[in-house]
Amino acid sequence: MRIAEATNVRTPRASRMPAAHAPPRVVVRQARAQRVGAILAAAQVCFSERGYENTTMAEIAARAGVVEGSVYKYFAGKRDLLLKVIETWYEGLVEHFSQGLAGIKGTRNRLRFLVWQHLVNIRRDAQLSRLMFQEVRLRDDYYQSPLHRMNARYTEFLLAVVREGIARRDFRDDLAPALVRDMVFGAIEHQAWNFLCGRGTLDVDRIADQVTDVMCDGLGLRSEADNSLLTGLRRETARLAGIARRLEAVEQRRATATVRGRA
Amino acid sequence: MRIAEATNVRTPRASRMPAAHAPPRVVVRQARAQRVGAILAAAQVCFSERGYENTTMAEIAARAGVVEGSVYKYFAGKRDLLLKVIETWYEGLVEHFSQGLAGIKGTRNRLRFLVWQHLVNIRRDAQLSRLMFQEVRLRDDYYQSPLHRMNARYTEFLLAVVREGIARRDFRDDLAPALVRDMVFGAIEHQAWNFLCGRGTLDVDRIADQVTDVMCDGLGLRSEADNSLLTGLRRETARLAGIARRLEAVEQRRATATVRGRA
DNA sequence: GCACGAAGTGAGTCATACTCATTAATGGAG
DNA sequence: CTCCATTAATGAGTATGACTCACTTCGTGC
Repeated sequence: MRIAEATNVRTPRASRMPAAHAPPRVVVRQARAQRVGAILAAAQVCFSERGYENTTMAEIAARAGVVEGSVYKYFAGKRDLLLKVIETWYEGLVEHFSQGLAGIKGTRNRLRFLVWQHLVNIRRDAQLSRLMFQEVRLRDDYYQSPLHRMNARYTEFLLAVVREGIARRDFRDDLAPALVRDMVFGAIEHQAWNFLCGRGTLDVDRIADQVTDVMCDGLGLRSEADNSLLTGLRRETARLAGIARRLEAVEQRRATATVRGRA
Repeated sequence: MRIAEATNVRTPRASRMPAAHAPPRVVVRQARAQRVGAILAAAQVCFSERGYENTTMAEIAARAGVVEGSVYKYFAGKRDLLLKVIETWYEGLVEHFSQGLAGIKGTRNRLRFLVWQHLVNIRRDAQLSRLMFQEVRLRDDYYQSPLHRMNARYTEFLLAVVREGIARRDFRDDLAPALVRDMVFGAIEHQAWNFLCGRGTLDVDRIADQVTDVMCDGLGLRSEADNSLLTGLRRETARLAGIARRLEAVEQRRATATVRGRA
């Protein structure tokens, strides 16, 4: 390359003329939407199977049945392609989240559902989750991308449940809801990462239970043990209060009798 | 390049002979340890200032005062260099952690210290933390690197405090300590990320307080409010129990009197 | 049937991590 | 001091892969 430039003999672009006896190209033209879909699907498979870094644009193009240059007609570059793949996936998640939550009552139950559903999402779409955590979320361009807005909508469900819990006096009001969100999602992601790296399974129900327990009790919902203790104390108190009332009535009568006897 | 190869005229390596009138090279030879140190320091600055991807090996070499090829005499590659930079940093952290913890008593205080210290570490070494989260921890080779062991030692302090808390009955025993660890570190890292991206500051004390509150209360330590409620109920119960005993004694006496009167 | 715009092409460019044949400083042996 | 083996240091060269662009080909409206 450098030698060719130095000698400067070659006429630029000359070799772009088709060879004299090249076999006739069979070019199949398709609608824009179809090509975009095919490329996105190919990219998703390649990125999922081999990771972002190890995937080449040539591989994606080959799998989509186009040539490398064509990919750049529809996508700004490799990274844009990745973001679009993740966006497409995320659209379904947000929709599904809001549907499931609609049928669940009670702060604790709603919180547990969100934790559980997030874990289920990660387990089902493990490779896409991995890409989201590893390649998308920590990069600078994420905050300018539509994905950031979509993720905000995704985590907004949890924030809403927390605020709802505070309003209903289920949760204490001296904690930032954003911190609660970060504890829940942070815990889930750390727990999920081993699974996403192909080491072990993901015990969705156990993790959902434990996260809900720690968060709720920490946020002011009392545990079963505390509840039964308090209930016991309250019942005992009520019983004794009844007895005390009777005692006071008895003492009242005796006092009256004494006064009358003296009179 | 390709044209040169195709024509195959060039004698390979011919151009590696020094130019006839090149200025005399002044090569300063140094001990291995010095060069390694200089390259590590240069790499740390470059990676911190411009990020891993945007840093070229040529930049690092230039800053270290060597030529690109020399870096490969001491380090296997760019990624090895990154891991060594982070390792060097981590060594100090682990030491500092264990010293601070030694002087602190009480499960809650010890937990709060670990949360606080971790936040302080992140704030102080923001760029290195960023590299650790973004480039190191999520890559496949991390688990085979010494850093993984060092990070295990770092998080082991928290696990130990949690196990200690369970043994002392400060914490409930039905939760996996690893989940507690993941909640704490997950929450801290999510909270820290905005700061690490250069948006806003990190309110170390507030976050440490809130994380400790949520975790401890969730783990079984009762809050002040709950404690006073329970204490109040217990005192009231004891008072009423005393009254009830007196009532029963009174009724006993009356019953005895009635029987005697009838007899 | 012709012109025009969009779909599609693939050789070429460029940046950069990494290699390796070669050079030369150093320090010990003769 | 001189020779020479060792090894620090060099920097031109290679490989790879993202991205470009001049050009071709197809379909459609007139």
